[in-house]
Amino acid sequence: MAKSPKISASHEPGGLIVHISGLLPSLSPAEQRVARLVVADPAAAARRTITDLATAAETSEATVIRFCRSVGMDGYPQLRIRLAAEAARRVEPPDARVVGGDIPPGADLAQIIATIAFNDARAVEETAEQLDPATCEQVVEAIANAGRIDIYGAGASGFVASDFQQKLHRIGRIAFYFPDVHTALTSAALLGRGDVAVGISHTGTTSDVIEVLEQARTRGAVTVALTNFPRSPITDVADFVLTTAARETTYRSGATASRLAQLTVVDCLFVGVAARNRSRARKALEATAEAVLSHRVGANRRRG
Amino acid sequence: MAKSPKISASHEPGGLIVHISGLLPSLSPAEQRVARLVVADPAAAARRTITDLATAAETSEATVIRFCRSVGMDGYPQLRIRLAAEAARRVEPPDARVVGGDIPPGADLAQIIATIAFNDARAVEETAEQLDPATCEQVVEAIANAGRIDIYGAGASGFVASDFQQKLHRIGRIAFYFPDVHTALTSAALLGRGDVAVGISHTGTTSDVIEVLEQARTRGAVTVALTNFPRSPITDVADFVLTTAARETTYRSGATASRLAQLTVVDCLFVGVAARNRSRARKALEATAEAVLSHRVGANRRRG
DNA sequence: ACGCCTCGTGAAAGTAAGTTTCATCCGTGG
DNA sequence: CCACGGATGAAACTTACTTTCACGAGGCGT
Repeated sequence: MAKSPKISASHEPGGLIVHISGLLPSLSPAEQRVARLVVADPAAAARRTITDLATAAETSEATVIRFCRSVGMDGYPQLRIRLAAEAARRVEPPDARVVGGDIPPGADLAQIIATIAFNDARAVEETAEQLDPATCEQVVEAIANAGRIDIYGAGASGFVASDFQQKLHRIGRIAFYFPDVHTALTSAALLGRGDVAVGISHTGTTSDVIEVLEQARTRGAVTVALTNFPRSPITDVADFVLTTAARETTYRSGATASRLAQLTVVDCLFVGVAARNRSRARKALEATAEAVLSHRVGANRRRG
Repeated sequence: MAKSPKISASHEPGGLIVHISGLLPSLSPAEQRVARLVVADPAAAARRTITDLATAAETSEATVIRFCRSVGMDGYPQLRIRLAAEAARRVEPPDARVVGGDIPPGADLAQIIATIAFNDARAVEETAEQLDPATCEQVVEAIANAGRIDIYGAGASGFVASDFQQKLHRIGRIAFYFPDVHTALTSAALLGRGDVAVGISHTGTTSDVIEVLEQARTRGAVTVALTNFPRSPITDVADFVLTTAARETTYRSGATASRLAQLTVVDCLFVGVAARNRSRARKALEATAEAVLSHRVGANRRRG
């Protein structure tokens, strides 16, 4: 299936910066140096001439142009303008909060909280901005009409997969999640036309998930990938690609931010599916809510 | 050209457009034509090349340059960038996202996405705002020094509990999570002074979790509750109460927003604990990351 | 191991964009 | 009627941007 044209391809509205950091890992080393400069200070980059930027990134002008093309721009001037626009739009003076960065060693808890919350909230917002409604619509459509939905995810993404499974289950859709690769493979082999397989992987490089998704695809199921990196291997085996927009920070913080972003996307899909048949979904939800009622202890206290 | 002193270049505040239309009458006829085009549609002008703009204004490039100088810019590229920035800034803030409300029946997916993301992001931000650093500090302290940490949560909160467990485990803390109430009760009975028990429940009324937390407390463990409702029953059995701030919307959307908020709090605690011993935590994290490396497939693709 | 191929890269050639120079034009006042 | 000065565009010029090409490193099949 070679260089699949992909469905969501060119759509890159909201954050150019986000978009760039998303495909950062798919860029060549020299281009990455350029990308990092750009992401670090878009406004400054917009002011520089191409030669200037190339020098700063310790590379040639040619590479800068290649970088422009890689991120979907026609040329350097276009990039410059978009960059200027982006930079102007972001209103926030993030003062003390360390944007996208690591937590400074001496930080006190208040700082830590502020930093984490800021990055987490950003990941959610930016993910929503760059999410392509058209692609989502198609995925929702597929899920709503699927005979059965398999959801795959390993490690941290496994939680999200499981969450999605549970959500769909609660509105009466037949959905499965398998913590175990072998079981998942078996299940995938049983999928067919009209079924849907969703693979979740932050990096998009988790071989287990890719493998299972591929299996599902060869069986004729519609495959959906949810990843942070639009050019990662998992996108090769997916009919639809949905991306999150957690900026790559360190492994630690990035992990949670990306999880939140994934959950947000999942929630959007879920609500989209539920909205297709409001009354039935609502009824199903109420039924399941009732089911756990006996495990609830008397209401919250009024006043103290 | 030792002519008019012009408006002192470099510093001219926010409104470049305003500035230009202000000195419009002082410009020569040909320059005025240029100015009018620019003022009429700054964004479009920013996209044009100098030759293009000159043609559109029925004049020569030279005049456009003169115009640039007249309004205090160094040259055309500078003008372009400023223009792009200006145009971007005057972008209307979020249109009709239904704040905190339910999704309207006829909503299309784009609206749904915007609404969900907005509420999710808000939940995270507001949770962080109302989180008490002092309480967190004490909880972190307790966890960092605990002999062992038990984490309880049922249903959706179970995912969060599990996530927390995994996080702590990854930095070498001894932590447990039990999907099953009975096992959890057994475990709680084995806790003692110096141990920590964390109970997670969005509503704060989940009897299973409360019960287990109570058990843990009677055994002398430090008990921590994470809930959205500061007056809910679970707070009665907790030494420390941490609250999330997901606005109560409907059951459906509230569920995810509160999950995100919970995850954020958990992440804060986690980072707080990890920060207590950076080098060791970092080493542990790197080791665990390496462990899954063999399950990663080759890097992201270059180019499309 | 060998050679082949692909890919990333920068040097340099080529093209287009932006800037300067300068001659012309036109109205004005001597 | 002629000098004068400002406005203007053509063209020369410079700089910025883009393309082409050849080299070298790393991977892959024979």
